[in-house]
Amino acid sequence: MSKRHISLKDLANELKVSISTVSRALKNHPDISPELTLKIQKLAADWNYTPNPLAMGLLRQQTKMIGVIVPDIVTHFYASIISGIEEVAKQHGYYIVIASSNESLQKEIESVENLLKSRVEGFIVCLSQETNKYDHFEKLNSNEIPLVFFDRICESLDVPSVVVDGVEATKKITRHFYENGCKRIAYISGPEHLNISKNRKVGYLEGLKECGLKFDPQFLVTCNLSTKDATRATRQLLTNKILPDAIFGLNDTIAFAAMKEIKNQGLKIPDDIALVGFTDEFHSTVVEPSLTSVTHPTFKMGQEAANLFFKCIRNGKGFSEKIELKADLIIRESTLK
Amino acid sequence: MSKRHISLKDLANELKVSISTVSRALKNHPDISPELTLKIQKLAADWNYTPNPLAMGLLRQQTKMIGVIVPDIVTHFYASIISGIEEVAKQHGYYIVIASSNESLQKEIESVENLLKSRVEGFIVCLSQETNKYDHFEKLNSNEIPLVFFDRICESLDVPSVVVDGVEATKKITRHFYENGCKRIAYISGPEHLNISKNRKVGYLEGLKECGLKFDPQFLVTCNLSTKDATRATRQLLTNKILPDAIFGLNDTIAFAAMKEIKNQGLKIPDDIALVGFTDEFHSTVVEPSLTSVTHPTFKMGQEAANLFFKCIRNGKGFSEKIELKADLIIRESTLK
DNA sequence: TTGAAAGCGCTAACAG
DNA sequence: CTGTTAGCGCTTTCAA
Repeated sequence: MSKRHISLKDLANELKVSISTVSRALKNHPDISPELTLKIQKLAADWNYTPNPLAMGLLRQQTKMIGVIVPDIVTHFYASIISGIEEVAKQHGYYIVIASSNESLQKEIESVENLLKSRVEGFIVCLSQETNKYDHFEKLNSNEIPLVFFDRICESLDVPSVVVDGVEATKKITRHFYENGCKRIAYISGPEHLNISKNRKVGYLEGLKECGLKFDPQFLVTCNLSTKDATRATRQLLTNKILPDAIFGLNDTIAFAAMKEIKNQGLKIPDDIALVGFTDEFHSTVVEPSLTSVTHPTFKMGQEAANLFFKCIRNGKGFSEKIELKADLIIRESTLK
Repeated sequence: MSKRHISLKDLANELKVSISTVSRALKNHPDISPELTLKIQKLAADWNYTPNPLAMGLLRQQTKMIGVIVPDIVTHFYASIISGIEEVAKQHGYYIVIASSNESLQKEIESVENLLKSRVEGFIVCLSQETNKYDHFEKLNSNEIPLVFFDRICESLDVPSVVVDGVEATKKITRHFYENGCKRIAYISGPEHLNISKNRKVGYLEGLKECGLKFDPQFLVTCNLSTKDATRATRQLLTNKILPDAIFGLNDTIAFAAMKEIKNQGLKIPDDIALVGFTDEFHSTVVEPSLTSVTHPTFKMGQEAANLFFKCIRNGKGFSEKIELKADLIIRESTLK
């Protein structure tokens, strides 16, 4: 197929020196005479020599590949995180191999297996929504294979992670609603075992308390993270005897599904119901009304996750730094009554 | 770091046979006695042996990596295509390494260089909007390195490609506008050297002719593919002495920027101006009014591109199949006067 | 039926 | 200052 790449041997043959001499010259080893070094480096440059990463990898037993497992790849949220990871990885001369769990535990487990076969050096992972057992990650951990979680993390495992401060952010949301005159604040949450669901619920409850509002169970509904189920959950809220006057959704999918459903029912945002999402910048501004939301620092999250990964490689066993990023509440039309 | 993987040598030592025997047994070579074969395979399974891809790669000189270069990675359009590529690649035991050109020719060239250094076996590429010279791709081609283009292709290079039938799709749009009573149909195009700009312009002009409308140059504006410039282009259309009563935008970015700007100017969609985009499913439905659009078969496009890639590897030099996918016009609120 | 040896591209310890 | 050699994990002649 492609024309063979130049090897050290090619250079050595051409210059009638040994391979090791060439190897040394190319890394400016002091043992080699300046003239020879120069001559070799010139030829290497002319012939466009680049070291064969396969050979290096075999020698050092490292593939320079990081396995990245995300619930899906086509959402802006993950795409943006991935691009943050990618940027840092590239700086370190690493590649990322992306696998999508499709929100399925089974596929997540398979992805770990497959990536392991490919000899990735470690993993950066956001759990699937189904993931409620962690054997596949515990195995990595006990084999000292670097593992970093982001966003949806496994709390029972002491590994590095990057998350957003969901408690604080959700408190802010609740207060913001309250300050805009909302009294019946509803929350559409996700699967209960996920840290993001739990944290945001805590913030929701604390926020209510701070505002002197009583928690009403009928204003807390949960759904899995599909558009369909989010629509169902919204509908459920809207069939309450007492309608909520504010809703916030756990993530993009939920927020936009809720928006559509509220409109479908002929209700006005924000006049009838104010709406807040946990989303990214882009989507929040393109919808109408534009969506007040906690915008995730997605790109940064990806960068930090990758940074943790490399720290993990350097520091080895037991490293488990946790990073919590602040998320800003950006106020747009959907809450301005 | 991670616990060493099992090698053939480990198995051989354990069973007191030679490495080559183990190697043969694992691939059911008839030379090895059935009993030995079974014994070896059992141990391999027990010890969870998996061949080292680095070693195989070095031996066969293949990395099983495909370089994928896209203008950006966070757009749903590309993310979806990438996931189509990924699916097919995985079936063939290949990985994809994604590089983003960020719409910059310079970065595109660098990406080719870097991926080449990583010894990717070939490329699947969507040109950056700046790309108007093709040396970096011609070099690949003349070195017989597999190369496939999708969406934005290089027409002067005879390599396989997947595109959407832009002429046909744009004709449909124009006719659809006309049938809905629009007479002053405007088109916001992209950089003139891109095939997608050119094709869609052809369809636009032909469509006008078929409808018996005269082409008015003031209704054709171009922009680079940034939101900012798309906004400027829209504004330009809206300051014409004669306002258009229909606009279509080359792609997502343009369509949504146009939508925002039209609304900003206090004009109603579709009553004052009907709007159509070339976009994907998701975005078109989330905005208000929902956007009539030509929806790209993105996932399919990715799959086809990857299929072409593997055909290219099999067939070698000279293979240059071109695939043209049909895109459907999906009618939504933004054109229903 | 099995083993020994060479080689893929590279580095590094050891000799000269 | 430079060359020789062994070895990373694997396949594949060639020998036995």
